[in-house]
Amino acid sequence: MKSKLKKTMADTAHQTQNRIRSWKQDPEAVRADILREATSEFAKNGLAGTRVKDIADRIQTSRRMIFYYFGDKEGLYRAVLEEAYRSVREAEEELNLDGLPPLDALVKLVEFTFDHHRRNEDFIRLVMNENILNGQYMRQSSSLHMTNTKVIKQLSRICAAGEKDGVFRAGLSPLELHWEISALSFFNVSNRATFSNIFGNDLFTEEGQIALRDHIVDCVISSVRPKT
Amino acid sequence: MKSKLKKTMADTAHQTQNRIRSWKQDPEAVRADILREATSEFAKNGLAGTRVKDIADRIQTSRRMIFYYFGDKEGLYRAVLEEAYRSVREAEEELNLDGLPPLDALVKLVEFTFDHHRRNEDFIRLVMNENILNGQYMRQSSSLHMTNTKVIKQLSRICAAGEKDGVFRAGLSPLELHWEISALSFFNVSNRATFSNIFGNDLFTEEGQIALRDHIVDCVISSVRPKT
DNA sequence: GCCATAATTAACCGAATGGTACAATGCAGT
DNA sequence: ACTGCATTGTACCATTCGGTTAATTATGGC
Repeated sequence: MKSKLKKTMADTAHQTQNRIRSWKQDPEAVRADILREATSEFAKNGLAGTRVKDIADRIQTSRRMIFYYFGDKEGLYRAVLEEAYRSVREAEEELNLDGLPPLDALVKLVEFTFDHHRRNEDFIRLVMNENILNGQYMRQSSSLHMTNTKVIKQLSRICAAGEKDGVFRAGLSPLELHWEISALSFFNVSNRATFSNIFGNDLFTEEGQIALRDHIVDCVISSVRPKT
Repeated sequence: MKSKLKKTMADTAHQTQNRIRSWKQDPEAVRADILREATSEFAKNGLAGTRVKDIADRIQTSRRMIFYYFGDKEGLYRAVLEEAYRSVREAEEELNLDGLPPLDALVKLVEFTFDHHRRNEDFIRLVMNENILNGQYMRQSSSLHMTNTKVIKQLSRICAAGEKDGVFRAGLSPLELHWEISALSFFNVSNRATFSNIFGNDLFTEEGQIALRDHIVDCVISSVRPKT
């Protein structure tokens, strides 16, 4: 889309956009650049810790443009948050568990969540920051109100099927189960710094992470199996 | 200690100290006041989000005193962090699992950790913030280098005993087990805001929390039992 | 009482920061 | 080429914030 811009070849840098020399109008690219770099900065430093200047400096634009497109720093933060959640939700849509037996589906879901969190540290850090702010900004954002019930629905189906097959215990709470999976996957990224400072880095090497992933799969599976 | 100060009765406010009227020297109380309020502020707003002025305003002292006692903002933050960890470690010392059979010991440990995290939200938030800062300040602090291996040792004993009794599976990793317990207990506090925004508040009511606690005890126990 | 020192106050400072006013420039339609 | 609007550049501003200087007051030892 926006193919009307004739791409000048001197696409100097890593930037996605192609506004060069004196200057060329390319608002969408500017907006996208700002959003991308703002995501990175807010993830790194939090809302209060981020300098608007730093965001502008990293791309070929001025502070002025940031305020032009996003109003103020908080507006930018909200936009970053919305985009981050949107992008994650999009990734989650990709996961297809249809047709899998309950146990396999659950294993796949846990592994997916664990890996996905690991690969998206920026998102985790944004969420950490938003929690420090008591979730006040995501609460303001209407696009985040449509509660992400898809995972819950998936888990409900899995639980029901598993219970019917007798491989899961009865009376499981899909919400609690999701909470449990989230907690283990999230903490792995969010608390790596302090945990490894105190207890060493063993769990965070590549092998450590594989073992940990197996461990939490094991843990979740054990918790849904019928009591012996 | 420091009983030399004659306590004047007009102890006006909530403050622990008793420096009144014009002014009376009571450095230890001032230091303690600063530390207490700084803990609260840093926990609420993070390092970058906290204003030194706000800390000073909440107690009967000036910004100048904060710099006098703690050098700079980061020095204060470090002091807060050290004290917070010290205090938590102290609380952990209270937990006595001696003489309990392995399963009971583990249940008690999990319940203790869950409750303890719940009761110390400020500490959790400090740790969250420190993780956003990649643990750089705790790494600077020598008092946090003495790795808190006590929990690991306890868990090792419990695991060994449980395995010997045949109530635990063989080859458990105490470190992974601790990680698991921490993750579930920590996430419960750290991510309450975002989680309840998206999935509702059910898990965070008093009943919800009790159920959740039972759930994670269950989860941990299931994960250590011999495979069926 | 005197004196060195520790604790506290008051005033001040430079730099950084979020944000804005306004002019200049590109662009699309006619 | 003209016009109207969107976009970008430049310069500026008020305030906030971390931190400091220097004077002032208490305290404890003699």
